[in-house]
Amino acid sequence: MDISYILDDLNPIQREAVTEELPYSLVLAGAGSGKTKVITHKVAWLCKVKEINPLSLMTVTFTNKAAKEMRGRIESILGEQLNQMWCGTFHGLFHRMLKMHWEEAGLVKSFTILDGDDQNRVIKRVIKKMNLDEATWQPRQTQWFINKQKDEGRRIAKLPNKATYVEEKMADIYLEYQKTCEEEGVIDFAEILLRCHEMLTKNPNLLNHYQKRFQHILVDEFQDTNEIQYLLLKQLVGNEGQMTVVGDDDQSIYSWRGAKSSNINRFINDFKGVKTLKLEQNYRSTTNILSAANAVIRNNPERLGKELWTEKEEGELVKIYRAFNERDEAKFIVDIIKSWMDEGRSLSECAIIYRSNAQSRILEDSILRAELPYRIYGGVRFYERLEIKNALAYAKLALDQNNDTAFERIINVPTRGIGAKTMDQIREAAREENSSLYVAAQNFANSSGPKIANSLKIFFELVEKLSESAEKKEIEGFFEELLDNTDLKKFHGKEPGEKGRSRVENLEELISAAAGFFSIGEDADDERSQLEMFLDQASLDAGENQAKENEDAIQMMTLHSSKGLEYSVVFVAGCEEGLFPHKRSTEDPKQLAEERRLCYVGMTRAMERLYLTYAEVRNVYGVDGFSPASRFLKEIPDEFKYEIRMASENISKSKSFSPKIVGGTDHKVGGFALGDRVGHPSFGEGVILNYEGDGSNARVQVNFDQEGTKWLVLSFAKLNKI
DNA sequence: TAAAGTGAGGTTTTT
DNA sequence: CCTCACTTTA
Repeated sequence: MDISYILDDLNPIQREAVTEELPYSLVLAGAGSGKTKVITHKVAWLCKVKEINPLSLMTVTFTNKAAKEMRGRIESILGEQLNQMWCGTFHGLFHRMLKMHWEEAGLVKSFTILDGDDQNRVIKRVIKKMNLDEATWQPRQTQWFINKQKDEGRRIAKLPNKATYVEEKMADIYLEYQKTCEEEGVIDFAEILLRCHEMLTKNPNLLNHYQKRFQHILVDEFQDTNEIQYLLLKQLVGNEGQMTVVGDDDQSIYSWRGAKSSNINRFINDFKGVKTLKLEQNYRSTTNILSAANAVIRNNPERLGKELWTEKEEGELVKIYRAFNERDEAKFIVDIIKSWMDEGRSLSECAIIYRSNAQSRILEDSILRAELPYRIYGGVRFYERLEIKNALAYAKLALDQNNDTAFERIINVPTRGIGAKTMDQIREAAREENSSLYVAAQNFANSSGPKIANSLKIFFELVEKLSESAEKKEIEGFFEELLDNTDLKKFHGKEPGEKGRSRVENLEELISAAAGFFSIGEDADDERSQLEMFLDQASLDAGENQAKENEDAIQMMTLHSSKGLEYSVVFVAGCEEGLFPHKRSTEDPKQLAEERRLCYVGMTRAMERLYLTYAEVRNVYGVDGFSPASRFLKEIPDEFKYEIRMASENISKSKSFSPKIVGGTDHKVGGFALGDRVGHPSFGEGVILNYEGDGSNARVQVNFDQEGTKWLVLSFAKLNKI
């Protein structure tokens, strides 16, 4: 058989990784070194050469995006569509396993998934039920605490030796919360993995079945695995299975969420005879960019040791720009992108990456002003939107009236006169009767006043009607009916301004999302209805790619969400002490090292050009703050970087001045003289009165006819000589 | 009960 | 500065 297509475009080490015969292999793969390629080609190798059935493999990744990409690439290299292949995210795959073995897992058949927001609501309810004060027992912190316990595989919270009262109470809340989840038939994300691990431990036969079935497990981004994920993998591989893990300790940026890059070493110790390979050739970035990134990451202690190299050309220097403030920074970025466009390149090759989501606003503003299309990744995803979650809650309640989480969510949305007081009574009744809220409310309606009884009656009729059509109709028709009958569109539409309109749009979008739904990675004998699968998928995959993807647009995202992606031009904005590295990470060397890895991730996204920008003054929460440039900028040797600044000629002596940029940047500055009449796109016309500063401080004072005198940053204000 | 007004607090994020 | 949760008021 001709298998050359599997190996031909691999370098020797990649080839070795793919064809390795030993049962356990670890591939340490640097940024842009062909990590995904190794996994996909190894799958092809195993299937075509080793003749393993694709369904006997398990391929695990962390994000839906990565999983989708992985599946697509495997299918294209194998030349067949494999809907049932076990290729997906940890949560997706093990949820599938739980759905198939709900009984062994001790779950109800119709169990549903709680996302972070749902979980938060349940915790709030539990705190209230325990008569604790929300101000002291912050739900968010409690949620974090509970998830941490579960991620570590604990049913009972492990408390520090001298645990505080708060911590002890949180442990109690954890138990109570879990009880509530069991009663309501819901499981949170962490529970999916923990429950699966327990199920396999308790059922040796089942474990044995899966150990036999999965002959080879392949894991991407292994440095991001947490305790429970590691335990699950180890359990499934067993003694006979094989495992290939691919990871990069330098890109471990999720330790704050329980990820342990130490799992890499643990893997070597736990499994005997692990073959370790290092992929160090980078195929993405120019030499200068890579050298700069290497120089930064080199400052981290305790690295496994790996140094990327490339055969690519030297390329341009890494550009550093010092802006006056965040507005100037945004303007600079937009101007560079415009000149990139003038070179005939496309917007989708440009990415603006930042440390925190709060930074996106001001950048967005500038881009909007320049009338350029853009797309922001992250933030609130489609299925996490309030209005969408409300609609989905109706659907969940239609399928299962005992879903208290859904009931709580929409009993008064749109408002129907069931306020906090009535709800308290219903909750109380539910507790006494030991029934679901829905049933309690039905009984409550009989004993309450006519007004409440009536609105409850209308509500029950609505749910019953939806429940019927959930059985009869296709999901698209079901959601149409749902929206027609719930008044959700009207309710959300009356929110002021743009917000209301976009909520209605999203609700309408939900219908097309339902129409386009088809399930992947389910077993043929799955008895669940389309609607059930749709709702599960909505919880597991928050709908990142609901928005139009094909449009040529500037890409904006946080450093975290940029991992795994690459762009021709990359801007890392906000490279200031306190913001990046973040002030809450500068004390602890471990956290600082993670910030540095974050910087490494950001820099290595760039293929051709890399800009690192920072602002001398940044307005944070309405207050101007002054921060020095990020220490990471200083860690880049001078030979690889170039600081963009404007030099001025004749600045002090002559009346005419014309600052120019030294060196190879495309940032244009026009020449003006005092007394020139100029036009500005938003301020109108005016006369130049004064100028001050040199270097990047060159500014002009203009007396506008309408707006009065203003100081403008010469290089960024769009001034035209008239 | 619902809408308008006041005050704390505000990394990173996937599932 | 902006968002959210909570309080006051009609």
